[in-house]
Amino acid sequence: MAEEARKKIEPVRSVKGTRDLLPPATGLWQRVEEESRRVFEAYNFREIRTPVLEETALFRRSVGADTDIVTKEMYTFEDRDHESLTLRPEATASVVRAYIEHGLFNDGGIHKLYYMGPMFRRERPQKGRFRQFYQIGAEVLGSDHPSVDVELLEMLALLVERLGLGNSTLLVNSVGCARCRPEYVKVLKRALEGVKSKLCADCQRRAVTNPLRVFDCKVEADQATIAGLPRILDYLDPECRQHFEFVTAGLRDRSIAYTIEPRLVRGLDYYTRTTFEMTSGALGAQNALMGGGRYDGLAEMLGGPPTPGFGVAIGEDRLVLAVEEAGALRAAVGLDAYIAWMGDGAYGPATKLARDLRREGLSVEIRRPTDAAKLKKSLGVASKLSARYSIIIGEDEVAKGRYQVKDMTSGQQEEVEPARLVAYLKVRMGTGG
RNA sequence: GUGAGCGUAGCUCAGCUGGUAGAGCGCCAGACUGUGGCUCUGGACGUCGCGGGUUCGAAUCCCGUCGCUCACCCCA
Repeated sequence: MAEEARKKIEPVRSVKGTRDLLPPATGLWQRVEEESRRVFEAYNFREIRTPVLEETALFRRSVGADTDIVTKEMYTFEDRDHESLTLRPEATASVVRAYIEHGLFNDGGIHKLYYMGPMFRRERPQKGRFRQFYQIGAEVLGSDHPSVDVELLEMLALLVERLGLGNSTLLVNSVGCARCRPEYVKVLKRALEGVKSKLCADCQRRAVTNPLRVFDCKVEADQATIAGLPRILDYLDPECRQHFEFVTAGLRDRSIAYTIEPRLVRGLDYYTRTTFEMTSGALGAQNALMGGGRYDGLAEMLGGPPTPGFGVAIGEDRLVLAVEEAGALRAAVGLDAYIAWMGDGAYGPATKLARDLRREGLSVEIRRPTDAAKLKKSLGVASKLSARYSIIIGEDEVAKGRYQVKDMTSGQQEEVEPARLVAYLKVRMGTGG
């Protein structure tokens, strides 16, 4: 009765667009995160952790009230006290909020912060795009100098190199500032009026609602027309132009390959001047590995003191995808030792050995009793777990005071006294890797 | 939000124009009662996503529904 009833229960599954990351895949994620931390810390970035939940207003004011993210992609709900809360769709706004909230501007100088964690956007999932996705980001607050931009781009180039992603392309552009961009948008709108009839339906719509977006069009037939549109780089004011030239010169100076992409227009309202994106060929339609730019007006938009900023958001899901594709990074695998024991008399010594090895930081597995006839089974388990060594402890070994240590790669076996075992294994672990 | 493709064993998939399911891998056991990876033999495992319809008969055809995937949109 109860059995039959149970069969009908639909198992609960993960929510659409969210996923479980299981071992061994998580090993690769850990490697990517480790490498990121190492590189960031080398550039003197320090970690900041902000809440996943924020007041909705934060994103409306920063990301932009009529961007796609805010109008249709946020997970927003009313809390019990009627406050509107949102699961963060990105983290730059949170970092700047924290910067203001804790008065970090009071100690002068610049702040270099990095973060990693889940973000949420309610989009239709596809390759490299999820409703809960992970970003690794870095932000520099407090300097409007273009050397900041160059340094961060240099850091990203190093990260990409460390991850074995040689085939990435860096695209850079400038979207001007609050003074010169509106001028350009006017010019662009006028130009679009003239050629509107030649463009696809989507572009005709964009020409009115968000002219900069026309540059994202992928319709082949539109490309010639789009190529003929005025470019923002030709409309930058002198300060913005100088800033951009400093950045590109800095990249050349460091031999960092880049392509100027006048069509690169970031989708968030807060960007000013430098914008960039790094793409990877291995990703499908969602090929942006990371993107970012300068946001000199953001702190003010959030009610803080004028504070220039520059940052990047890396799509970790995509980064991991690309790293898998490239195959250059291997996750740490396997087990250092498997303890195959048999016979009641071996139980005590075997568990004690396991404890000692584990206290030394070795990765050790020990399982239920196996009867002496099934040693082969234990070794089979050791093999399946990719153990580097198996330690065989039967009653013979206990009596003799020496355990059998089997190197699972070579098949070689040696007798080792329990007291020497930790040292024996540590020496071999150290050199073997 | 829109479009397309796909849902068959734990996994990857086969199953032609309808005759009530198969392979490989994995798993378990044995060959080999103290030595893994190889080989051989045997074994367990399926509401053919779900609901309805057509039919003597549906994994197969039709409708609906749910899910997944990819693409558009947009972005990381």
